[in-house]
Amino acid sequence: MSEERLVALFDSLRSRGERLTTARRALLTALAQADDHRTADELAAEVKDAYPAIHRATIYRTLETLRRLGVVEHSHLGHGPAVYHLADDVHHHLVCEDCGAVTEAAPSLFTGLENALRQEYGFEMESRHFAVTGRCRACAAVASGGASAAVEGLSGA
Amino acid sequence: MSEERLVALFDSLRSRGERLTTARRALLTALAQADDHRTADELAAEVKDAYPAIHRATIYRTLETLRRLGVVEHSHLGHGPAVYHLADDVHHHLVCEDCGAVTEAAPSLFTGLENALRQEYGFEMESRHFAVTGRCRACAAVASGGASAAVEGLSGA
DNA sequence: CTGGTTGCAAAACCTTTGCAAAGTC
DNA sequence: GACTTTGCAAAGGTTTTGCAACCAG
Repeated sequence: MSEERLVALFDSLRSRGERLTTARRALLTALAQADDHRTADELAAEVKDAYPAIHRATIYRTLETLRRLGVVEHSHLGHGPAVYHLADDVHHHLVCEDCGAVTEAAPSLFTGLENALRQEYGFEMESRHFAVTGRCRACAAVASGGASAAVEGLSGA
Repeated sequence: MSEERLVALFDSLRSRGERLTTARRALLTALAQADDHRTADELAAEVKDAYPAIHRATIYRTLETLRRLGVVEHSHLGHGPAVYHLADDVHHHLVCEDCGAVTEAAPSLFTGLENALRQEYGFEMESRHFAVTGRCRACAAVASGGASAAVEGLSGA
């Protein structure tokens, strides 16, 4: 599966006259093998197994190039480093601010908001770039049950 | 601007047995005067006028303390530094990734998504921390118009 | 007085950049 | 061979931390 996906990616770049360098091949391979997202640091470590010479700076520069080419995207899950994934892997992230758990959310849930923002403000929402923060089911239960009155906070002070 | 708002904030902290240090007073004053968000750096600069001794490290530590006390919040409006505001200052922002323009959005537009995430995942979305990135009307028009037609060619995979 | 806070400096952290060497087509 | 990309090192920007002096209550 990932083999064909990779070949398709390589062909796509080649057909656009883009160079297929070692770093690009290695990064795309690592990203295709990863089922979820990877930080630049994690990618550097994984790539280093096969190609020890590839430098962190190259990781960043190559990821940026691949982003410009529309092949790779990155998102911010909160504090900490950005995470990268192939652009065809479309999903949203729900990040719990209490326990850090990351849930993947279906894009369809966001279309209503996207349409509303487009209609109201002409704003084209790039909703996947930043994660949606909040509290996961478990932490929300703890918060509403115990000391901090999270529910009150929603109505403001 | 609102003297009363500040006094109420100070009283709130005092009544909880929290110390009212110079740094906290200065930061709360600066945040109350600011109509919108401030980065830690901007706050450091503004506070420095009245209290030149206050150090950047203190800015960060104090903001974190005030956050834990429920008085201050921060969010990430894009790449770059976080922005801080008083916790009772509730607003949604649409941030254009191309020109950096910030548009305020009606909170009611988000309730649909909030309900959907709660129902689907039990996830309590912190909509106040939800900086929506994308493209404003003007930049969206330019992008679809022609200049960056290359971006459209990302029919990846 | 006493414990929480601050100032300072230094580091941690993630990411970017200048330049020469290397690689790709 | 021409041009892009990489490796290296060093810096960039933001935020955190150890420790001693300091201050509010």
